[in-house]
Amino acid sequence: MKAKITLKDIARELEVSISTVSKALKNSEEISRDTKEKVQAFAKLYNYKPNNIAISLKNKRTKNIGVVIPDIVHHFFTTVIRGIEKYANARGYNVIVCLSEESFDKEVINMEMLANGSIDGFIMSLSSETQEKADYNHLKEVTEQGIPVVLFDRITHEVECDKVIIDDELGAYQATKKFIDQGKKKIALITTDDYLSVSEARTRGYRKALEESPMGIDESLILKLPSMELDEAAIKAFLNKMDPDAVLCVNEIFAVYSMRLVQEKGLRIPEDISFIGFTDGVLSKYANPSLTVVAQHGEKMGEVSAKMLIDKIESEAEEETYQTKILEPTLVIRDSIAH
Amino acid sequence: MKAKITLKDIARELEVSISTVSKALKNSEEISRDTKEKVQAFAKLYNYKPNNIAISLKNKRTKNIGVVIPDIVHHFFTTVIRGIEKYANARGYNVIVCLSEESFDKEVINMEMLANGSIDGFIMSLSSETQEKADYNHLKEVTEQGIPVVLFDRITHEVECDKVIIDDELGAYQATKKFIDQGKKKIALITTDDYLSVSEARTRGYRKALEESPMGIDESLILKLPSMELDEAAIKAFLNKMDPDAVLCVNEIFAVYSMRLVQEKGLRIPEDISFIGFTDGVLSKYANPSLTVVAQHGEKMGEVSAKMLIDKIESEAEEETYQTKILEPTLVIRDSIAH
DNA sequence: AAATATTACGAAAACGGTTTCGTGTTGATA
DNA sequence: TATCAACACGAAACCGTTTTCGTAATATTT
Repeated sequence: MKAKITLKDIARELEVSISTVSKALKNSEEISRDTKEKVQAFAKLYNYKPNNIAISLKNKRTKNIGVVIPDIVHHFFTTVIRGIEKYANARGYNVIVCLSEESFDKEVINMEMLANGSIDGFIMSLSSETQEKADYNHLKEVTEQGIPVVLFDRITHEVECDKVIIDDELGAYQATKKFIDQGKKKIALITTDDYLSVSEARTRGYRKALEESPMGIDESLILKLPSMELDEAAIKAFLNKMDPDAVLCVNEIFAVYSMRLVQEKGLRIPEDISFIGFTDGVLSKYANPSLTVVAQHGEKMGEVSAKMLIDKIESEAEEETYQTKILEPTLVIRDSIAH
Repeated sequence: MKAKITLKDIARELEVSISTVSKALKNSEEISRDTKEKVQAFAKLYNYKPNNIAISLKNKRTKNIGVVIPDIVHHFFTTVIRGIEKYANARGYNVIVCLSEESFDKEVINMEMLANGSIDGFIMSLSSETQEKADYNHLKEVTEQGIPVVLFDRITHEVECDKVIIDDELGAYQATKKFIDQGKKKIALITTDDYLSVSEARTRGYRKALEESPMGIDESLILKLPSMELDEAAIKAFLNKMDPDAVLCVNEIFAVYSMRLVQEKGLRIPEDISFIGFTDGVLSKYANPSLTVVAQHGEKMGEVSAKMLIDKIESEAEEETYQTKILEPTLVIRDSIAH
């Protein structure tokens, strides 16, 4: 086992000072040709690499960014992480991933852990519990310390920071409009409680489209589940009772499960009933029939978030100006609707 | 913006030395009641938290572990990360995730970045390119430096370190056996090239089960794709030509896609043809029909890997003893086979 | 009262780098 | 030959902690 070599080791071996070694390795003008060559050769031979921690301490820059998300076993978050990772890596940053598991406490603990010097900035999406409690003090504390934060997808307007969202309202509006244009008459929505910012926006888009149509809104066609957890019984009862001819779901799983239910009843998709979901995940693509979805472009979102964060980290300026980037969703047409 | 407070700041304000502050905060016996109370009160008031980087430099312990995996948009890896994250977090460690994207070079670069002090140990699964080239020098260098490494799932025996795998051979064996017991006569295998250690093991299990049966092996019933990428045309041609009555696939996607193909031809699942896949992901559960799979227990694997790594990190002993943990897969029976 | 023990604190080194500033040596200039 | 600039390098501070060791000032013992 050969331990890592340090500047001090090189200095001792070559009988020069640590400063000389440091400068020689940076090709400083101050150091003579001879010495530089000697030092660099020695360093290469023993595979010298500067210690990141020491550099971090000196520069007060870690080149790490903290990503705090509710869940990782979820296609959307997964694609966002990939976007963040790719972009951050290209700019020399590493990504520390922490999971809040939808818990407020875990979110707080994770942020506190990372905020003590481990990272240069945060990218995060709020846990449902945080959104429910509407307690954002942990975020405010971090921003007050001057640590940049970018919120994505599940955001709040109570914290001043950069934000990246997709236009969920527009996505739902377009999807609902699609149903209306196809002559659907009983357009249902399966969503969750409004404290989840995304569900709230999607519900708004659904309402807007129907309000603009001659049909108007039938509240009984809206099913609000308490969380993103699949509640099979509730969906089954709802579909049986309401018998819609089109269903918009706030995620893939609600949609795919609903499709199975109506298929078992002998309905044909999309002739008798059509479906549109949110999130362009692996499920939608391989479902039978394949599911039309509002794609959220998670990878793009991750990239944009990472770019905003790193730009802020590396900007000298003390500008206190924050932006909110709104990404446009796209409807990915598949076999669960007529086309 | 109130910046973080340091020991030095507290010392200056309270007109004591830095050492005294440090000791007072640790409740050292050396410091008087009075002073301790004063210091602790002040620290609490200004929300003092020690700087992680400084502590890391001092202790030569970062409390970070590096996870290098080929891909994150992949249910199995995602569950492993979750297992790692949960366990590591409970023991006070953070997880730095790096993606190799199946590229040898990226794997090397990521490891080098992290190996310079950023982490206390690695958990990784090899990229396909690495397995193809069979070049493991980057791993050997790291272990030679005394940095502990745990390999999981996609491993190599050429590197001395701890390993965690599931018994892929056993999983495939059991699945194939199941088909045989159900009286299937043309049992096909859709797999990938043998350089992927998991595919190789699964193919071995398939062969073993058939060799033990009166049927024996029919090489033309084995389709070897070049990678895990879904090659629709190849699978279609294969299924049309061979017309099997049971198919074992090395992943979910091959299986789900194959099921669609045969359904379109009018075959009934599982009566005419049965399917078993690998990886208990979201696809299997919601596919139509739902897919029987060999579950790999990714989360468990992550947990076990993290435990092995952290135990090694924290063990004083310089033992050079490595273990390989073999997890047992389980067959999750769903509607793609008779039951 | 002298010797010793205890208390309560500070100085300084260490972790591994970067960077500013000072200085001895050399060669060129006046 | 005295003066000065250029060259090449080293000393030391600094980043924020922890920890060892030394030491005044008290308290206790003989």
